[in-house]
Amino acid sequence: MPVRSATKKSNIVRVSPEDASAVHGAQTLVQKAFLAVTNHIRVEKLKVGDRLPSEKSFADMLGVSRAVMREAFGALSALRLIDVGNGRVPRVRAMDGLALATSLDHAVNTAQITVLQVWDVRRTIELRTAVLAAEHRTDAEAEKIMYHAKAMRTHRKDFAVMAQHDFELHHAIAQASHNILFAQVVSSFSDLMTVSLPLAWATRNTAKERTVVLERHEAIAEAIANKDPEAAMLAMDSHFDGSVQNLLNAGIK
Amino acid sequence: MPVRSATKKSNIVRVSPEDASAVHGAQTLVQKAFLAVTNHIRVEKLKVGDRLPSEKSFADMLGVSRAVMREAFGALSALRLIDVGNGRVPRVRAMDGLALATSLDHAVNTAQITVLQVWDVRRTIELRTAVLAAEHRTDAEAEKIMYHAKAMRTHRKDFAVMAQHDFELHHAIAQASHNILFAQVVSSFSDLMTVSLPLAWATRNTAKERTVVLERHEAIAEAIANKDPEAAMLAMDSHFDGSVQNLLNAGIK
DNA sequence: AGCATATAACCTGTCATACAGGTTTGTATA
DNA sequence: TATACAAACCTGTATGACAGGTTATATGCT
Repeated sequence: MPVRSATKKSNIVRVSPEDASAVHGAQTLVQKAFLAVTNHIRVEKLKVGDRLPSEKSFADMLGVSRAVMREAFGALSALRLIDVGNGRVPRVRAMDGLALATSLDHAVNTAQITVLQVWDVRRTIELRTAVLAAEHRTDAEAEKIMYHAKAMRTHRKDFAVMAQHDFELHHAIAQASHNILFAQVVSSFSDLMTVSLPLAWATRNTAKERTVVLERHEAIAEAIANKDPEAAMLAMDSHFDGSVQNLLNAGIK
Repeated sequence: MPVRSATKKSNIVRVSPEDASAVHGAQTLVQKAFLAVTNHIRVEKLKVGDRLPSEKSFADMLGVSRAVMREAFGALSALRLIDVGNGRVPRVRAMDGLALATSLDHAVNTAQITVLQVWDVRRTIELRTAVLAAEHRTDAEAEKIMYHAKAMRTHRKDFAVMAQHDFELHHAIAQASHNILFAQVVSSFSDLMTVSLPLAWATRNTAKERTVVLERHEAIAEAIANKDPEAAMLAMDSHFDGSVQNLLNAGIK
């Protein structure tokens, strides 16, 4: 659905794999409708929560059937650009990590990328979010991060609860970066974490090994509380060293 | 469309903004159909290019109308998970950066994030791809990178051509990282580059300023050719320092 | 047997119509 | 002013029909 719009197809060629619609010919009406909506959002300078015209209104304006418009809205919704629901007016949606999460999940399932490759990207991102959090966190954010780190230790006998705090710790750090793009990217890893975390945890056979994991999380929180970007980065890096090792031990590629 | 599937809704709660369908109730048939397709891909262990059942087949199997299935396929296509087209059988698609690019474009247009924030994420990613390229590049890849860097200088009087090589240089570096997720993420920045590159370039008023830009690109290529990860990272960092400054000079936030 | 062509089967894209059911807005009343 | 109800609006689903492109199979020729 997302296609290269005519207005953007300057002599600068996009450096991604060839676009299927370019290879196979004209844009479908659905694709055109999709662009009409995104153009509307841009031209009207709409913000999150602002109303959009309904399916029917757009269909009338564009001279297409309602079915075409529905499909365009469906695609926009799939990409989380708009929010639609039975009986409700369509609105501009806040970005969330779900589109990227879905892509990642699919890419891993179809053997395009490995979990370890995702983890390399994840490490790259999260080292940076740790640094930014140490530089930009509010006191409340630092406390929240520390709370989740300690809660992991408190609940280490209950994997599900501990894992929840693990998630929330990473998320809180990304939020404390004060760049929501980082936060959404980090959020997009959570599906894969849901699958790999239990496997990795199962490879930590001794209380000592498990304690090291907890200590690493606490060290990250400590560095952020201390506003020490360097320490935060090193602590997060150590955490990922361990995490990747556990994945390898679990046979995850 | 992408929704939390029932099988994944363990007691581990996803740490992203609340899912609209969870707030508003049951999944639509389209959402269910979407998941049926993604499940099919996973269970059958399909790979890129493998055939999928047609709209009609899925509709029959799932007991839904073809219209529902069309919408589900449309959503899957929007996210680049499958490839569909008039007369052709549906197939599993290779990930490309287009879904993420669309998200980024939308987020910037709706003032959710700023171009500078995207550039911070971009810098984070591209410092890492420079390092990986220095470590993992093939000779052919190193030559390609150098070719594009030199071509930028050769064509500095023709902005469009120079910018094309600029794009391709960044893309080639990401490809040389040998982690396609990095490559796709880098690819997803190209739309925003299309818009911001001319603006930034226009702020470089003297031949000297423009030469510095070219030298920075060449320095990156040199470091990668020399298999020097540290130099590659520093060179890319300098490049971004200049790039961000140019954006600021251009009044881009 | 190999190649070219025609045909059949298959597939997506679009439109129109109808109905179900939920949400939001406007109006009337206490 | 607050509440209740009705009207208007909106999405979700189904069905049937037609247009037109792609792919697989059958047939004919060398």
